[in-house]
Amino acid sequence: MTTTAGRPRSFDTDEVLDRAVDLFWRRGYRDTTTRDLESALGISQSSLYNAFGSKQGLMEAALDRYEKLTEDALLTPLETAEGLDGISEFFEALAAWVTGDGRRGCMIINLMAENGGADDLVDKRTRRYRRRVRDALRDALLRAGIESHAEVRADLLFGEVLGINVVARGGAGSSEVERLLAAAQHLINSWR
Amino acid sequence: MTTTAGRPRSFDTDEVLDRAVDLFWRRGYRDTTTRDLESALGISQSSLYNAFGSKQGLMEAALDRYEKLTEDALLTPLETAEGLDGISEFFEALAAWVTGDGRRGCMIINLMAENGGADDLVDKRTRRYRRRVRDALRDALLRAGIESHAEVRADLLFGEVLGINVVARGGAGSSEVERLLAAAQHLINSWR
DNA sequence: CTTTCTTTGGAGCAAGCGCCCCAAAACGAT
DNA sequence: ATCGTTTTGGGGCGCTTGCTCCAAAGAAAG
Repeated sequence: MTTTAGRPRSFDTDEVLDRAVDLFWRRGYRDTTTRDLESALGISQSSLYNAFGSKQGLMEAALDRYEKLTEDALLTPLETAEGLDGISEFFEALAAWVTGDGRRGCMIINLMAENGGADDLVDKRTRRYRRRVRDALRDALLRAGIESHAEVRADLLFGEVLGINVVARGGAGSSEVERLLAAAQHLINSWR
Repeated sequence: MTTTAGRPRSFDTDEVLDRAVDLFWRRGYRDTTTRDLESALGISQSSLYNAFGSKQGLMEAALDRYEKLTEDALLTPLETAEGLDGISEFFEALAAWVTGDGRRGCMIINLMAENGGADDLVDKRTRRYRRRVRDALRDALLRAGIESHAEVRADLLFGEVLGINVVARGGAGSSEVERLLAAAQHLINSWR
């Protein structure tokens, strides 16, 4: 195990990835050019390609980072939620998540829609993410004492999650998002 | 009123538009190049630009055509449906609509997601379409005798419509679409 | 200091993009 | 047959794309 020599990096990888997440989130993958990244990340294309290999490689790294962000803000709270209140709060957090800043929806779901099944790797990652959210909803229902038709109700809630995302992505302003949020809350309350 | 002279078109506009709809539907707007259109529509780019002005112009014309298609297949049945059965049938027809052929979701909703609020014209058209679907759901509920919380329930159903679309677009195969379909049916049945 | 290794900036490449130009073609009108 | 008008095909233009090449720079190891 020898220490390697060479010129050190002039940037912090995580900071750069945060900015990449921000750009991919708002503009999508295809519409974000390597020149856009160059100026937004503050590093040259040389450094970008040296560090991440390709635009796709950078996107995957950004996706990892995004998943951790969404894990802390949305998934973990949902997976540890007790009662229907926890699920209700998840939807509130979700609505805030997809409308904050210049954001438009969830980066992963946007990516899934943009990809349209073209890239296998994106396909697998988004599929895994979908399953995780759906299962978390089902488990939260079970923990809340909802045992009849828990699977179907989880699918129902999951559909609303996707609906909220696509409406946020479509850019209808937050009013349509709040309508769907209220509808989801109404549904949850009807199960009390 | 004089009759115009000149060389006649060698193609039928509606046939060409049908093929354009098919391409834009499957591949999206951005990923469909004018060369793709040239070979798929069977006409040269010259004819394409002469007839439709631009790629965007062709897309708008294709959008008009698509709206008529979806009107006949989905909207009109929904707008004239009686009872909850009609709404249930709408969802079945929707699920078939977004998974048929090599299709992936609804062309308009895909376009909305792809656009992400960038183009104002697409924004307006998709907003109008969303409202129409949502209002049709509400009216159908009222016609079915569901008068309490009709608005909220329409939003709920509309969220499921969007969810079904985005899952179909994501390309999870038809199994996930059918899960969401079953969930929507379950919801509707719970209102009987 | 010299060597060794990596990173950095800048220029640039091949390919693809939407779109345009223009001569030839194909019709109706005269 | 000749004109006026529109469509058609082919070539090509200017631009952007993701990506690469390479000399210079910067730090650790000897």
